[in-house]
Amino acid sequence: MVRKPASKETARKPNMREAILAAAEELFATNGFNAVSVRDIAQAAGANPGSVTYHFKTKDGLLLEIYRRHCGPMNLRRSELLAAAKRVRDLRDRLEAIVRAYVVPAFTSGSDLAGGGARFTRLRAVMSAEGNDVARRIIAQTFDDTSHAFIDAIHESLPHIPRTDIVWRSHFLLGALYYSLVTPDRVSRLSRGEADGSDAASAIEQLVQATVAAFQAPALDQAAPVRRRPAVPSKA
Amino acid sequence: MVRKPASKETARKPNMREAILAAAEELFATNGFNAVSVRDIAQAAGANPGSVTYHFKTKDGLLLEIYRRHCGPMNLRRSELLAAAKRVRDLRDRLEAIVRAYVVPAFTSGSDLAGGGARFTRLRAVMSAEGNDVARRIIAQTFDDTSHAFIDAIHESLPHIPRTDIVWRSHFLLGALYYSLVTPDRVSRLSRGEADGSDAASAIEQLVQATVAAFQAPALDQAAPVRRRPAVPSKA
DNA sequence: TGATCTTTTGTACGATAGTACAAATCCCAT
DNA sequence: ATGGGATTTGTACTATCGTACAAAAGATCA
Repeated sequence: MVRKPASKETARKPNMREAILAAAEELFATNGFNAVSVRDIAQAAGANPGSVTYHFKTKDGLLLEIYRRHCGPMNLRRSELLAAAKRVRDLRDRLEAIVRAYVVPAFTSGSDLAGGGARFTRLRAVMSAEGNDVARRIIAQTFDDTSHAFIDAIHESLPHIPRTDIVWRSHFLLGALYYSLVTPDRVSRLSRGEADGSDAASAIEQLVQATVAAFQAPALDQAAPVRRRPAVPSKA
Repeated sequence: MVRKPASKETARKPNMREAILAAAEELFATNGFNAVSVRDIAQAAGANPGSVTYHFKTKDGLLLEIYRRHCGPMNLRRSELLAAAKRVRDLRDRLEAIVRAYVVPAFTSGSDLAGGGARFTRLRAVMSAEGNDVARRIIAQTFDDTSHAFIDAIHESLPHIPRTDIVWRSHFLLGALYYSLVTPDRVSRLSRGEADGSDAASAIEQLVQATVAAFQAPALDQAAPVRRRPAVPSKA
């Protein structure tokens, strides 16, 4: 029952289980679920393929455990930040704080795990794109509560915007967030090297700034009738 | 050389090749590249597995052909709409027209192919998330030009915003666009049925409205120094 | 030290993957 | 109608997949 000294962090494989989890997380997040084989994961972790089966039974079980590892801490941190944000007096500042509370834990570590939450968030993005069943189940039962809490909080600081619009815009926020983690190189490329898409701090600030403005946009109902539809040629 | 009468559209399989392309597009877009087997595609198209090899040589070749089919028409349509948008006098209207020119072809058909461009855009989103190599190559050489054209156009109608910020925000736009096509059900769910995430018209209007506001947000450089950083508890 | 439990290794099995290829079939111009 | 290219079918091959399982190795405590 006594833990070994854990030496430093230099210990190569203090825990094979953790090594496998980390390797799987990285590989899944960059290549998707189906493109990565159990053997790939084992090799990246310096483990034996059979060892993966021993610790996680199935490949799905491995993915499930990755989610279990992160969901709790990340949502906890989000709750803390959200609670703090709701106490901000100024309405504009509060909105920004809420958005930040949503975004920051997704980029930085939502837990004590090395590599930070960015990798896990990217993994979620990829699983979502692939329509992964395990992920879908977990998301619906774990993240929807959090999402509702944020949507409600945002709605409170923007009472004149219909909830429907808030939902759409928060959906866009998550999409933008995901995509920033999936292909950060595209930002670097399109900015011709002037911006670094992999810089979390920049991504966060840009995302928060843009999103706050998006939330503050006038509601669709009241905006539409006033403005004329901009010219769009009929399609062939 | 004479085309057959094509009867109506009721002709079951006027062209096996097209049927395979359509089936592959649908399956790839919903399940990702690796999760779908050539046999799955053949079955969905009512074809023989060998027929896929005959028409497209390899699975990669099939994906490549899907891209070839859509990229041209979609980018052409975007160019047309962008050109029209640039002629809009009012600056705010012009920005909206530009954004619309970017968004609309991604949702509606960018070509004469059935099912519309939404399916292809969703496919691009999924391939991007999976880090698919074939897709990566095509995107870099086909879509970057278009993206630059849009970024430049937007920059012209928002000269006071640094190009870097425009790049980030257009990146967010694409992420939001992708995500809306990947998991439209999430919108329906979070809005408790009040919104229909799969309704292209709603998605477009919401996305355009939100994005225009995001582009119009003050630049980061000038915004940051004025505002205090909202309270964010130090992390554990 | 020796017994017992945990973890790792090595290997094997059935299923399915992508692709190749020959035979069968279809289609149209002659 | 018929010859010949285009297409479709059926099948087979090899590689790799996820997973199971027995044996080896390591750890723990009386």
